[in-house]
Amino acid sequence: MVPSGEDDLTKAGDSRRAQRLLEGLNGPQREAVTHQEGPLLILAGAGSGKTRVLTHRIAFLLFTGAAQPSQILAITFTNKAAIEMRQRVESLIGPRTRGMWLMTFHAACARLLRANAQLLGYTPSFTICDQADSRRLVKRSLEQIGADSKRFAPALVQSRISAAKNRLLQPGELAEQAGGDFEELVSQAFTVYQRELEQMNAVDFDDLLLLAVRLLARHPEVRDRYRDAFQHVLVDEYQDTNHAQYRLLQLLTDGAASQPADRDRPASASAHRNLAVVGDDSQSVYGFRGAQVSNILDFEKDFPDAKVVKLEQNYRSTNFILSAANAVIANNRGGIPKRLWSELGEGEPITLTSLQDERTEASFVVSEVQRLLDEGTARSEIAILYRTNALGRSIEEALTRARIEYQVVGGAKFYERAEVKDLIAYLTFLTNPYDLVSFERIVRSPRRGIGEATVAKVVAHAASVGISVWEAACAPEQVPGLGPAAVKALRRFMETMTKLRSELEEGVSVGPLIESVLLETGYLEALEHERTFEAAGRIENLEQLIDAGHDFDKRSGDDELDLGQAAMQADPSAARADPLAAGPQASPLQRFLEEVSLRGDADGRRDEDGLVTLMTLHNAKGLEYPIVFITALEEGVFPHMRAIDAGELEEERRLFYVGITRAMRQLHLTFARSRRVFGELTASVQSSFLEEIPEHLLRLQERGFAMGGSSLSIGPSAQKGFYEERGSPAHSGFSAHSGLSAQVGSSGRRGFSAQSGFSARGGNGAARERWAASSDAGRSQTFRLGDDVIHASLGEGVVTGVETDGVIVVRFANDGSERKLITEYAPVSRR
DNA sequence: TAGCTTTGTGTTTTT
DNA sequence: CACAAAGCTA
Repeated sequence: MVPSGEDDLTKAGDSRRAQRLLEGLNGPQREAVTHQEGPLLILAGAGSGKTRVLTHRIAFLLFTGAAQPSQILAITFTNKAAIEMRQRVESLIGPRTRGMWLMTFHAACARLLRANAQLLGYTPSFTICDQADSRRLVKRSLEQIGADSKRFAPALVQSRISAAKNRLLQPGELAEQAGGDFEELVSQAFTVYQRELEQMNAVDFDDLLLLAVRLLARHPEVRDRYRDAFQHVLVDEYQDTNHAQYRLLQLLTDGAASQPADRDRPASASAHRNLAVVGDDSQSVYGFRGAQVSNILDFEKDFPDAKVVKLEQNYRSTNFILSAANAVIANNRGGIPKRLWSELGEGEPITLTSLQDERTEASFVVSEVQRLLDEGTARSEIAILYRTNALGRSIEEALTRARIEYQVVGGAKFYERAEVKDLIAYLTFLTNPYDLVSFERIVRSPRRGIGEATVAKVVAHAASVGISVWEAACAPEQVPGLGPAAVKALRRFMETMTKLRSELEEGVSVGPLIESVLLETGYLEALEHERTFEAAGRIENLEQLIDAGHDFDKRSGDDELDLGQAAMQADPSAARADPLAAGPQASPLQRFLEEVSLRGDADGRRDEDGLVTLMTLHNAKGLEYPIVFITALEEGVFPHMRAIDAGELEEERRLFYVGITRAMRQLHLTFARSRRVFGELTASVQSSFLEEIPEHLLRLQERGFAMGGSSLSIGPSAQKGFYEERGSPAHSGFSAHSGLSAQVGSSGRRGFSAQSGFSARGGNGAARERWAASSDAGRSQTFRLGDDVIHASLGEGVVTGVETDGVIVVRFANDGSERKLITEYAPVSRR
């Protein structure tokens, strides 16, 4: 139970441990760790041991007696980071992390709000809407105000509302600032949207932050309680904070000198100003969701007495990689000057490979991966990064063909699958009877003879009488305009729900509750009845969710045990300091739902043997891999077209910087000279970012024309080509190259050496393109009866029929089902 | 009402 | 292409 070594929990032991913590830290790191009271800014370059400093600082505060675990609030942006930090702190101090608030901004705010919901007009069982739910609500709000939701994309309106909330603006305030018709419309939609949310006792992601700020700003006694409780506040990735988060931190630590509103107020006695932030302005890549780099750039203005520590020694990468990173980021203006260096030697040059199209690019990357694996590299040492999620698909297909196991981080999210969301909606409705989004979702799933019209009447009735949807649905005969069939169906449905709710009230734990829901609502039965491959997959997902429930039950049982122990050991003042003591405890089901709704990807990735990892560059932030591929480095893709249009090139460049600095030993860059976008073949030009990498760091190669194998040396007359876009006025968009002729060739300037290729001169580009297409098709897209094939999502199968027009029939091994596939489009290939 | 087909629409990044 | 929403039929 208690790890050995815990007997050393003495003052002397702790001070010895505090000293030991400093071993192996460099000078600046040590300064950051040992800094005592007052504001602290740690400017931590990529790979400079930021997490190490943060975790060691926490341990140091504990070992030196500067703080109790419960007095520490350590905030991260992602759950992954929070989990990692907790593990690493635990490895330093043992299980004393239990009482510590070590979580994401959103999770911390949710916890704050659950405990004080009444003060803001919510009940503690409020629902947290994810962004899909929120979008539906926005759409409905647009319809309510009579706006054409076709002309005004709900997603755009949603992002405007979100931006307003991040700036702590109320709907009314937005209206005042509204300049044009569109702003006017947004603010109207905002008003309706917010009213709907509140009626549902629901909040969206942005509300979590906004309401937490409101709570602390409007209720000084609550604010003081939390300030007292958290004597030390630590924030990771500070460069990604938005205005709401910034205000929250100010309120918690009272450093708000820069806020005029606070200047008038007498400084609170509870202000401790123990705010330690860690960040890197060069890695600020969340501007699109309201992050303000200015928060980190202005930290010293906010806290003139702040201690500033700069970490520039990198412990991750070789100097080829760091030089490239330094050179790229130097093209941005106005950042905090930093220069990364490491003692890890020069390392290997970065490779840059030009490929014909995305398919060739994918096979190239995969063949390189295969080569590395053959040489003994572990799968888990390799990451493949790209700008947008959709770009991962072709890589996935190639990996599947090569039978290389991989994982996609953050792609299709487990908790966003329809069946999982359905079940979550059942659970949510059980805890929040006002949640009509959940009600609408579950009432027709599975089908039970209740249609759109019926639902609308129930909802309208609830709103007009002022009761919850639950109550309205429980008494369907009171709802005007319902036919006897609808009344009967509703009653039956609500009887089931009432039964489930009483199970919940009797204290049944989460896992068994999920099972009851699946069985008693007929959800599982309906799926089983389908007898399709997809349904089987859904059932599997639901089984996983049951497991997650049981797992949660087990964990929360452990936690209660630990909390009990901690309370016995802690001194009486610690109990008083528990900020949650003032509010009601969230029920286990609520905590489960919160965990689920605030968790992006299913972090239960199975890593035992290691998997090749695929993800977007954003998802890669904070991670490191010995070998990194960055793909699709094409102008318009990365930097993304929309970023170019919006003049956000610097943020894109920071994203590239993030990507480069993920690599420890090898960095491989690729781009395709043409790519299918929206299903259309588009010629592309290499990313302008590539030109920012000094040529001596790069090893260039061109693939995709390997026919004769004869290598070409191309004279000065043919030196256009590969890098011809350099210096040309338009880097933007997809400049149309006719055929391929213009792109073949090499740049003498860069020491490029073509390994093989086609002579470009005098050829007919269009004809060659046709040739390339047909040879491509001929290689992999002809099928015969009896061929063994593999499909990206359906798995292995055998061709049982060949029809005209490239249609084949495949029987899949998984479930024995037969399906018709169009070979041109289906992600299927011979094996 | 429900299931099917067709049509249209669109891809940045995420708590 | 993929997915959502609208339209159509039993």
